[in-house]
Amino acid sequence: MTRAKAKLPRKRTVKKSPRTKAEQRAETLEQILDSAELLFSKHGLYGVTLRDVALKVGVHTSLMHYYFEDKFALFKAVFVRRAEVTSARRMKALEQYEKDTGGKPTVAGALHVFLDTDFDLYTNGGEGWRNYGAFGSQLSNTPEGAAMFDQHFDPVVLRLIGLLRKALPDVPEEDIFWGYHFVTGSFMHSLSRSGRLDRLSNGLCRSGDLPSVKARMADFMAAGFLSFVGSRKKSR
Amino acid sequence: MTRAKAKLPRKRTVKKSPRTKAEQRAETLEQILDSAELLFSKHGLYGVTLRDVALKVGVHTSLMHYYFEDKFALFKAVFVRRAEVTSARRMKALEQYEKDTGGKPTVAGALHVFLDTDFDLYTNGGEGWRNYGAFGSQLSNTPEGAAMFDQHFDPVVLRLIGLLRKALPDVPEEDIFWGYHFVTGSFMHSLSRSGRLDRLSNGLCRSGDLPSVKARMADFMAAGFLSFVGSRKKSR
DNA sequence: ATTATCTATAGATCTATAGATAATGC
DNA sequence: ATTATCTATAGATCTATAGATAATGC
Repeated sequence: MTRAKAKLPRKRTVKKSPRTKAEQRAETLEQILDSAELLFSKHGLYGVTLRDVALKVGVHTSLMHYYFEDKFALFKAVFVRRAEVTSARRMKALEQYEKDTGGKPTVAGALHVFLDTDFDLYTNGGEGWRNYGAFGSQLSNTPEGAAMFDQHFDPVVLRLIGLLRKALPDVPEEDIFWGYHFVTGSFMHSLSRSGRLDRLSNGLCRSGDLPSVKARMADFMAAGFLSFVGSRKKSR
Repeated sequence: MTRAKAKLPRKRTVKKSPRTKAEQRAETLEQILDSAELLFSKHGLYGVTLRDVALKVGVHTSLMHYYFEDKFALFKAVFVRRAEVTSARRMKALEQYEKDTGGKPTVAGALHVFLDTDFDLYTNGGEGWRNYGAFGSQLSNTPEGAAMFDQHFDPVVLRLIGLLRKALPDVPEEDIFWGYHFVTGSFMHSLSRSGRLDRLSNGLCRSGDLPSVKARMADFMAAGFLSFVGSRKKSR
């Protein structure tokens, strides 16, 4: 909620090392994306100004316009950069799992692959990935943010859905989708590391503790999916 | 993501009816809160200007400052107005449930009370409540937004946690908190009505269809909680 | 020569305040 | 008399562009 405050401008690490222009371009671009990612993850699209980003990188504001058409283009670039990485990783893991289980996937197995693969990435990928998780979690709960997910994440998600349907042949398709809806809500909330659980549990749990989430989430959700079997239309 | 666009200024419904000043004040305040709620729910705190709100209400911008100290005060007022209502309703429902079950709550029972009470409110409470749901869902995935929940929602949530602990005496307390973490993530995501599920499922499910969520969520999550029994430390 | 970065600045908002006016209340 | 609302405006950003300068590349 606090607006991004203009921090002391970090002097750029002007490497005098022999950098080719392509390298320099790539480095600067990455620095801009990293800084923007961090700031957007805390304050959202409108809570960050291009000046904030430039100041954080240590360059002039106008350079933002040299690399990006406008602010929203920068925002999208932040989104896309890692979306492609996680998406590809998960897709590969699901394909491998499908091969390994030879047409006999289980609910828990598919969910473990889908979730744990990403939890590992967000846990071990460094600060950038953690920022991206918080960044994405905000998007997932807004109409226009969620729309950005479609293009990059639908294919993997539908792949997961396919496995779940195979594992739950008697469960109506709607239920599978609703189950996924629950999963993604919990998953995104976990990536937000909002800090609320820390206070609520009086320090017993920390919302940023992704390994603890990973240890519980897939099986928890699997049990939810399995409860769909047969027991539909139980009115309360 | 699109910034709130300045819409054609709606002419105020200047009731010539005998309004007392207190009534007039209350009406204007409510109109301001309603408009702000809608706009904030779509664009977030920084995506909305006081001018946007004033224009929507049909009054001059400076009136915003007459009623509210600054923009953030307005934002908080939007949050608090309905937080108190839902919180009190849920608390009452949980107390009643506790009485009815005389110290023998069930996981599914407690979750049904906790979730369904609110789903009914958000379903039948009119447009204002739906906007508020979207508004709150954005907050829940940001550190500073989530902090706003503590004061108003901790008491009810801890009451639910108490019931769950009673229903699951052998489950470690951490697991109960993590389970709640999953529940609230899914719940908030549902209130966001992000539209993503609609496209993902190719129209089979609609993310704004709260009755369908209500019909599934409590039992789904209850199964998840029950899977904690005994089976902890199953390493994958 | 081309590309990366900076200087300078225009134009558009946005927030917030001071002070005027219009409407209700005793 | 008090309260609700408006007019006018200052001051602070913010975005975006034009044009200069500095550094690499052939």
